[in-house]
Amino acid sequence: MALEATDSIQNVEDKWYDYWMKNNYFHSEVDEREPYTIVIPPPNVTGILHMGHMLNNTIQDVLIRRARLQGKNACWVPGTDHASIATEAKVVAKLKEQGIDKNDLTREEFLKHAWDWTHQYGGVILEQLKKLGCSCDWDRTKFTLDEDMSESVIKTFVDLYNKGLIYRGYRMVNWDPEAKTTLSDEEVEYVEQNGKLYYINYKIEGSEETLTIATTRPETILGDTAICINPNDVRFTHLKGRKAIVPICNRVIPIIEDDYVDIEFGTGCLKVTPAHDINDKALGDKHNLEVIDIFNDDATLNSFGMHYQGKDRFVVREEISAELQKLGCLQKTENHLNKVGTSERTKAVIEPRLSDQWFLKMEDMVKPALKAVLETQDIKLYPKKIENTYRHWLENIRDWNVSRQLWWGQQIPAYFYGDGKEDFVVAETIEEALKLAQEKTEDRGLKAEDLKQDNDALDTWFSSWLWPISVFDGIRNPDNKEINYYYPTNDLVTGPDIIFFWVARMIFAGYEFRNEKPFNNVYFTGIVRDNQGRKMSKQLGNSPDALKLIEDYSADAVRSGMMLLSSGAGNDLLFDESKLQQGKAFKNKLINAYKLVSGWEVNDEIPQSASSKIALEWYDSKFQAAFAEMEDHFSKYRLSDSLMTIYKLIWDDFCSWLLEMVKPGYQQPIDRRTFDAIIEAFENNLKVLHPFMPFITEEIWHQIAERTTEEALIVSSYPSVKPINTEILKDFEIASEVISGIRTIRKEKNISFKETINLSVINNIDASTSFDTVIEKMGNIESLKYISEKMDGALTYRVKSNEYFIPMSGAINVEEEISKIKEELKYTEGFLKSVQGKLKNERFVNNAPEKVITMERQKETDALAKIETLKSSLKGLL
RNA sequence: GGGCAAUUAGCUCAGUUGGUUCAGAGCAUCUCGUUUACACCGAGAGGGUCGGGGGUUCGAAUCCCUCAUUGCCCACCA
Repeated sequence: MALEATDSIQNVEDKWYDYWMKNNYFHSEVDEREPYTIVIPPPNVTGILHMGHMLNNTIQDVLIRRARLQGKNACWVPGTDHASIATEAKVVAKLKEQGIDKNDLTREEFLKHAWDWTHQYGGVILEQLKKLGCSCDWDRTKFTLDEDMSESVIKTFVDLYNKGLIYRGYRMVNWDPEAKTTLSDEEVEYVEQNGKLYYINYKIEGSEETLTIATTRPETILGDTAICINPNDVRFTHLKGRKAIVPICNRVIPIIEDDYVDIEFGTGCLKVTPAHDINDKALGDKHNLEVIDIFNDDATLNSFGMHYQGKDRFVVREEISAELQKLGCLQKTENHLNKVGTSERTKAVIEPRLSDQWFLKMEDMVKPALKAVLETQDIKLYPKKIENTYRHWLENIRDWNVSRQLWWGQQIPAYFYGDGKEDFVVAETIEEALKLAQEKTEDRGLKAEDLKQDNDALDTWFSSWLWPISVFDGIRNPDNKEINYYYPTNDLVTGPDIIFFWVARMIFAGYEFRNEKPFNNVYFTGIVRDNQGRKMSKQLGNSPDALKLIEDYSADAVRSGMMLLSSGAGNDLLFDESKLQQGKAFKNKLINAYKLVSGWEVNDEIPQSASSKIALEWYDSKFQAAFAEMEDHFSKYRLSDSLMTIYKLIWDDFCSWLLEMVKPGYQQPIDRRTFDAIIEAFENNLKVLHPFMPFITEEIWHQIAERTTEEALIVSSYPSVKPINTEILKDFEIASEVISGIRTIRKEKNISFKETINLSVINNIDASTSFDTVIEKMGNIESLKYISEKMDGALTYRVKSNEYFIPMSGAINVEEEISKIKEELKYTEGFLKSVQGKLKNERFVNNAPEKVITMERQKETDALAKIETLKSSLKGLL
């Protein structure tokens, strides 16, 4: 039963996915084979498949399927991430729609809603990956909030705390007033915004003099606790030791001196608000200033905001500026472009805020991570240039704020038993915590009810940094056979946007908890953009529906189209649907090639023709050469080049040349030997193409022959490597040029292919005759003759300095022939001149390597021979 | 403000240590062709002073300097 190009894509693809699943090919168990492991970058549990996922996961599947064909024990661990802040925000929004306020719920009630949501939408994205053909080991599917995963997270927290690496600190953190949580530095995005610079006059106590201070945030003056000047600034010398009065609240604040202040910038003096600016905090600490926090946790003003209490900071900014104006304290405002920190998730403007948070010390953790990437190259990053970014971040890293004021995540295992700063213990369970607390307080009467667990949850990345270890239970059972076998994993495929969030931290965790790297190679994909180079976004509406594309073009076409589109690692991909069309056309080409071959009638009696024999020998070497090239591309993670090599091999060499060369005449049978060899070649093509286009290759594989489940393509093996006969490749080069020459003449002279012609050749270069039968067949040559004298009344062309003649009765336009030859002659003479110029140059001959000079001499000889040929042809015509 | 990278055909990109992979590929364009797998096709063709300028060298897309443009990352200048 032949496969039609019009067969339902979905049917065929679903059929084979089911077949693979049913036969458990994706599943991996520890065995003697070499492991090849990839852990998926876990997508957000409530996410849906987008173009970035398609690219990313196609790459991973290509790598995994290739490893499987190479005979390795391929294991691709799938899973999802609880994505604390994003998911919690979604749940809060949904509850709000239902008229429920998160603040009215208990932690348990809220978590129930969150779990309901997760169960409803969770894993949809994994189902979508199946449509794409991803051969993940679904039995190993993990979720970062699975019980065992959470246990691992808690265990590492306690471990790090006990090692003194985790501490609790009252620090300036990034506060997201919308999500009402802190964020790590990496979660803050600086966005350019047009704002204003407000020049505000502060009165000097006991005088009529004023000081002008510039600020972008006038509302914070209510939290001012000092004015700072540079001690070397002569303009302000007279103010040393004086005090200033904050407008509106009339607070009297000291004028302090610090050379932190840039004399050149702004007005040369600075207001100090230790509660709301990281630098001011440092100044405040240094000069022992009061700290006045004027905000509530939703960034409305608190009681320090006086009559602005309860109003939002941006509303206050407008109103306070008006009030200052009225009071005559606002000297002027200027437009000012600055970068404002915003929350990566909620887009809310970040408020620097002082609070108690948990931090992880980074200083020692970065050391092995730097060494592994930059010194020993134990871990390789692709593209290499990203190492600069990696180095810079690691060398300037600050401690990691791991606590979040969220409920959706692992609750911090710290238990408080009193109000003092140190009145807490850290333990995996409340029982242990109780014991520790009793020891610490020497109070045996302390009860479990007296302990109150920290309300905060851990940063999502504090669980995903363990991913390559925890999916194999390597934290709880550090010596289990799975972790020992699968870890370190081989390749990680991810986006450059999470190099700090995730990739670097996994490296920290690897060395910290297993004393070993988590992976050997990291392949950074680019960003998928539209064909104008814009990011995909909802607003622009330029983000195609990934599943719709699979429906329209087939997964094979989408996969191969995307892979053809992408260039090397790290480069952005400009998505264009026409590329999917190309993928679809390629798939169709393959189907049609099989249709041709499967339609041949095989005859065991007839002998193999000479042309088929040599054609097959040639393809053997051609295939091997392409295979080697493809493998070389893979070794450099140049997947698109690898696919392009296969594309050209199949389309040009296999279909356009080989199949045409061995194709039997109309309604003629084909000999057994040739047919079998063609099938074998076809099978090898399918093998190397399988990682890119798994469905259609498996389909054809099974159409070629009945196969047992052990013989499925997905679990077959890569073609064996055979030596390449470079001689035959060269001979074919010439033969194909000879054939091209015939085609050109046929076209120029309007000679139909059906019409046979005669070809005579003066074999000046002593070219191999092994492809003569092929030339005859492909050129529809009646007879191919070797001659030594020029032929009159014939069309001619040359390949190198061989001369070819096609006799034409009366159809020769001598003028045309002459001008053609003259042109060729002119070019060749010019070429010769430049070569001889080089050879005459003594400095070239003395300095250039022997090899280069020999080549130049060869060029000279060839050119001279060709000129000779051309001149004598010309003489014959004149 | 600092750092990194890029600039090669209409588009997307290859081009490893300077010289036979040196000016290439795919797509797009143009011409011709319904030959018994495929018009989602076949056969052919055109198209680039390798961003500008300077330098090193016998020789530069490749090395150096400089300018221009673009992109990315980082940074607390009020």
